[in-house]
Amino acid sequence: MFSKSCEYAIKAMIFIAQKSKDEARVGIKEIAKGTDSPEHFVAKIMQDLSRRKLVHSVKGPNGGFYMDHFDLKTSLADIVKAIDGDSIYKDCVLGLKACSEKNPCPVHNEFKEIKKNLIMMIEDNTIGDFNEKLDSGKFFLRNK
Amino acid sequence: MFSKSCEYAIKAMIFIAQKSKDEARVGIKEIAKGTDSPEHFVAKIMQDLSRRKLVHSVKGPNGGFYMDHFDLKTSLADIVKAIDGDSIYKDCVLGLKACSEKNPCPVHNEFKEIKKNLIMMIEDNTIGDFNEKLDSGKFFLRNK
DNA sequence: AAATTAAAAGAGTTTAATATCTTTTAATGG
DNA sequence: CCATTAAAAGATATTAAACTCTTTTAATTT
Ligand code: FES
Ligand code: FES
Repeated sequence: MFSKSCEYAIKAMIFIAQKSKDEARVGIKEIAKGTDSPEHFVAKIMQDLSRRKLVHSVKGPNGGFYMDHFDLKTSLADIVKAIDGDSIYKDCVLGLKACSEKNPCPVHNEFKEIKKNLIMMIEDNTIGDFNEKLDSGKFFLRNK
Repeated sequence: MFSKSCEYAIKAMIFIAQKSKDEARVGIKEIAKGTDSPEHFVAKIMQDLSRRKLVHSVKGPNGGFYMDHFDLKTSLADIVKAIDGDSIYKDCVLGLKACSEKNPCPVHNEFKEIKKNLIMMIEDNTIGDFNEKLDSGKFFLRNK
């Protein structure tokens, strides 16, 4: 569904949002541990998200990543597009050069609704929406 | 969504089904051309599908791949499971070790419905179902 | 039986995703 | 301004997916 990079990105963003409630900065080690992700790899991904302004960072002592009130409005779709591009928007499920109504593959109509629901879902859910969920203690960013 | 192998597999199966209507055998070259897939690669995939009895083959002159009436009942899910395994059934969207109600990731509930619809769709649609669609001339296994 | 055909099998290559390690830059605190 | 901290950047390594090529096996046709 999503690439590993994208999975790490979403988990990291949700993790940072959670910790950013009280203006705290989150270090890359903490993110990696909190989301059970490879530290150096998720660091690379955070650099990318940071360059794209989906998250902010400060270097040096007491530095790390954080989100402001505006950043919490980032949707899952924003993250997916930043990391995986728009392939889930435009690619044909069977790999035709393009997905279109003009030249549809045999499963085009069957997948149309599913893709629409998927896209609606990731556009509607923002990073901030997950804060309460995690607070409730009924949802997790890692297991073990 | 699916691996490239799986895309080729589905297209190849639909293609063979179409040609099997009149007991014909379809060679690997024809499959590759008809589905715009790399010949040797799709050959490997067909070997796999053949070993798993989702399709039949005969060697030698006038040989090739074919499907009998029973094979047309193969669902898209059968092909997906044969090639990509059951990852779309059991994997967590965010890569947790397992997807479960006990230890759900933050997006578990949002994705549950989408995954359910996806699975229902691929279980309900059989290879035979696509014969008429292709006959209608309104659906394609390749473009250009 | 020999020649031919086409899939099966095996082995190898290329490419992209994933992951790790090292060096540099920027911020802070003493 | 020096030492420390932590992210940014760069470079390298590993793995798996995607793709290709060659040889073998099993049919058919003559
Ligand atoms: S053409 Fe294949 S999904 Fe639209
Ligand atoms: S736990 Fe993540 S999708 Fe179910």
